[in-house]
Amino acid sequence: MTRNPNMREAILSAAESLFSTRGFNAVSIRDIALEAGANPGSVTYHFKSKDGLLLEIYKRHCGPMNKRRIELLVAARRVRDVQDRLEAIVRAYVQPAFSSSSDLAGGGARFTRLRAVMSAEGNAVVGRIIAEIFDDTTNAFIEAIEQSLPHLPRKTLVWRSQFLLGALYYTLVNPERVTRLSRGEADGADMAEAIEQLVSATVASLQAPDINAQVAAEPVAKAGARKAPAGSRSRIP
Amino acid sequence: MTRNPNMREAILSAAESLFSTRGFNAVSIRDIALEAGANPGSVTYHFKSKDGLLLEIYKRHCGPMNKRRIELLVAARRVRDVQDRLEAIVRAYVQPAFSSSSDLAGGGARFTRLRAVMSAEGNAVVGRIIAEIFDDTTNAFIEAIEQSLPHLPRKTLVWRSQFLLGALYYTLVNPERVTRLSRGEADGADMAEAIEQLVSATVASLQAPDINAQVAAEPVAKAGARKAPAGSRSRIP
DNA sequence: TGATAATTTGTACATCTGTACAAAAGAAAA
DNA sequence: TTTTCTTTTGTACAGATGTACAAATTATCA
Repeated sequence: MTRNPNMREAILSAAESLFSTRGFNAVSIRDIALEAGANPGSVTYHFKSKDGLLLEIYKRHCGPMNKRRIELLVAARRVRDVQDRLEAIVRAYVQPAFSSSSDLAGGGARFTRLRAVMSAEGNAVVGRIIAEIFDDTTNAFIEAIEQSLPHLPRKTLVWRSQFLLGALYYTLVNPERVTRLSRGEADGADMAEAIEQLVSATVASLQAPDINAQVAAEPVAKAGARKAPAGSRSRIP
Repeated sequence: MTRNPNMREAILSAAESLFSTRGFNAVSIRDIALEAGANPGSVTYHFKSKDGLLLEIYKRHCGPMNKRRIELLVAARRVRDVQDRLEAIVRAYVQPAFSSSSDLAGGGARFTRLRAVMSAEGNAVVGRIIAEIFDDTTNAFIEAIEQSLPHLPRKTLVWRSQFLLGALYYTLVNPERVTRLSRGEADGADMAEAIEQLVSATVASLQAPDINAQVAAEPVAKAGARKAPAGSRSRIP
């Protein structure tokens, strides 16, 4: 090793940080080099191209993150109580996205934010990779949820998993909004609270009746009820 | 008016379309001009700069969209039944984001997608505007929800409104994911269904108990209480 | 009509972009 | 030490970018 024994890592970390906040196209190789204290030429030496650098970031994180997810999912599926199991499953999905088990600089939150930004930009390099690598894991989660909520069609669970991922992404992309709207009552950057809030909200949304579900016999007095009792109390048999 | 009586509109529409799919920095003025069938110089003539063009897009949509939202919110607040009212409130928030009332080319969905992308990129031009213009509307919604769910702290409602917006954004940013994961069972681009699914899931999540709520007395027979420990293990003092 | 204003066009320019590549510097092994 | 390999540096280049601006074109109106 030469001068900076971690130059490669420094570049990766700088790129991750800049990409995840400004997007891919807004960040130049020179920006990254400056942030990492490296020479621009050194970036192409280590990663061949800007795309190669982005790809390397994904390779670095995807494996550990999804591995951790599956580990937690396996444990979650063994939980007896349905309610607790559902919560454990959602937590298994959410938690590694906020802080990956591996101690890669910055943790999983930054990488998840990066994924959110790349997704929004419709990044071509990443498009295929994402679908291929993440869909397997996502499917495992949907199946697990399917087993805990067998009365719901898969279609509905997919929609709700979409909402979960969106909520997850946006929480990392724009945490200031939570702080602002709550007038300081909440801290949007508090990852621990974000996880708890997201898990509890998601568990409830997963348990909502299907939008096409027939309403079982219920003593309805009013005439209104245009959409059926869409809420959570209809959960009670 | 000159050759193309709608050249200004054509440029706006083209820019909106390109920005909302590729992001701000990935799209050049020349790209926009090409898409609009205009000369690059014409873009700077009408909008002064690239930033000015983006700003004009916001000016064009923000007003009508939030106006429609507030209209629907006012109506929603008059709904008697709590459950129905909550649903109407959420729908009042969601629906205009998918299709604005005004018939501006492309409807509200494209603009909402644009907002999602700009938010992810941390676009500086837009940052302030968003907070100033949208926070008022959002606060009106949070207050309305607060009145329907008085037992929940505002903080929790802010978190859940964050999740709603994230879910909304991501549904527009990456609809293909729904189609793919559902194996064709669902169409992620079906806006009508997206709205229904999002509304029903959100209403349920809003009604979830607060993560810090004490569990009221409930005849618990089993070891695992149904809803009680749903929050986190760390919650109990 | 002619005169004036509004729009479109084409060109130009300074700057930034990703990347290539040779030279320099350093580390490792003989 | 010398030799060999790895890494860093500096420079260069072709292309793209945002924007300015004068000329050409078209519309508006007296």
